[in-house]
Amino acid sequence: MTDALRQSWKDIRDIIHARITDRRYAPGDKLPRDEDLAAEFGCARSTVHRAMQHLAELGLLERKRKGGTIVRADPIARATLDIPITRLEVEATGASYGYRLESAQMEPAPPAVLARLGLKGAGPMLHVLALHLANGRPHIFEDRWICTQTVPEILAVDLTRQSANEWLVRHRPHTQYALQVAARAADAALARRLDIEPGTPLLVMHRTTWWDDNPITTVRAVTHPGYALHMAG
Amino acid sequence: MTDALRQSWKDIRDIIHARITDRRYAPGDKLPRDEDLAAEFGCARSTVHRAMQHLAELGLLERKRKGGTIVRADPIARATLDIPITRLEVEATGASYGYRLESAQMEPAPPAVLARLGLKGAGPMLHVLALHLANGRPHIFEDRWICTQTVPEILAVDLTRQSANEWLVRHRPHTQYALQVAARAADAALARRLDIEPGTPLLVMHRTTWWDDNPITTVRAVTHPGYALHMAG
DNA sequence: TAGTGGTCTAGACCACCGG
DNA sequence: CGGTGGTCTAGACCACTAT
Repeated sequence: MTDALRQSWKDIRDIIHARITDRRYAPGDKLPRDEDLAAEFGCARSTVHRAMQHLAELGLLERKRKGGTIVRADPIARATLDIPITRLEVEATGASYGYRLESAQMEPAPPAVLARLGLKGAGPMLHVLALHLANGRPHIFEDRWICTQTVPEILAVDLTRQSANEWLVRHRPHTQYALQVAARAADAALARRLDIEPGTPLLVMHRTTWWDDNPITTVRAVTHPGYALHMAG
Repeated sequence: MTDALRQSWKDIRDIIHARITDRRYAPGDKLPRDEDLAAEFGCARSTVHRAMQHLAELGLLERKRKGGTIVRADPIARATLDIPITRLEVEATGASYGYRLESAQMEPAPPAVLARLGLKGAGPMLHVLALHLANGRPHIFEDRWICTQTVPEILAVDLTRQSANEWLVRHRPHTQYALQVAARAADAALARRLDIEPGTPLLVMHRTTWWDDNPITTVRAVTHPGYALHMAG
């Protein structure tokens, strides 16, 4: 390959992307083999491969061994949400962070919680209720269940000083997660905890994490009014 | 390298991941150079590189040329949201899809819309109000502005038959996006359009897309009560 | 400026799966 | 079974940036 023709995988990616956009490769179409494209562009196959990988991750292409590469008929837009430790999220806005543990005790988990964790039955788990504050005002209320079978170390942590959120993120990375986001009206208990009027619309997130099929924790995080998730890319 | 020692990049990734989890590589620590790790594992540097790339994308590592690889002090959890074409999203649930165009006309965009698009001033744009239905009931109401300067072809599309959502996704992929999700109470106008009580909590999404700094569209999508976003990985 | 990650190449073999 | 994408290797050069 002469240096003059050297192409980066991003160049290749953009060329393919453009051909999809302008229907030269239409939805459902089969693209040439990586090797043929490499020949066309005068680059190595691995460079084409990398570009294709990226477009496949974006949801524009579908790739199968032997089946070749196909333009997805129904493109999917993907957005990535970054979920920082709550304390850092608050401090990043310049606000002062506060944390108040309401309770932490071993309890049998209700069926809804077991279902979210993918368990049929289980012994008692650690149930934590806590409030995160920003500038002294309620920011996020969390109702969390922690599988002490998977994370026994949590029992030795002083949760009045460090949030379960922070400890878990720092000490128990996960391999799987599920996250649901919905809008709900504050009931009486939430209204009291967040110091707002009952009925106020709130963003509610259910987040569950696993390490190789072993459930770690599931949390219902209720944000204060006006909270918004931001995603960009 | 002997075949017996051949390792896949996923193996390497898992080893590094484990070392981060068990604090062998603690937050803030600098990892050995890729080349040294490659020597330790008995694989090619590119294999280590790939593993490290993955962990960096996950938010566990930070990599800089010359600066080396560092374990992030504040791990970030990342979640990916798939945003399908609304019609397909509805049909995937087994429901019948309906679509009703309320209006589509050229108008000067209000400041808030210009701000979301990153514009200071602009000529009139195409303003589209439309309702997506599932089984005949309101599903998502969208209030959309389309930059006819970037997407003039949209003016030739019959938006009573095909939603702007679907046409844009199929014909105008984007290179940049911004997405915000919040909870809001339905005002009178929304309540009428979604056939619900005013004050009902609703999930509201603001989504804006660009092609290389050229704004394509911005939409405020208001979902029916009970709608939830699902993310997993 | 030197050291580190980022990328490209050319070639090889493997794994999956459609015909 | 054969064809395609997926991966690994060994080596080279480039680009960024900490020192």
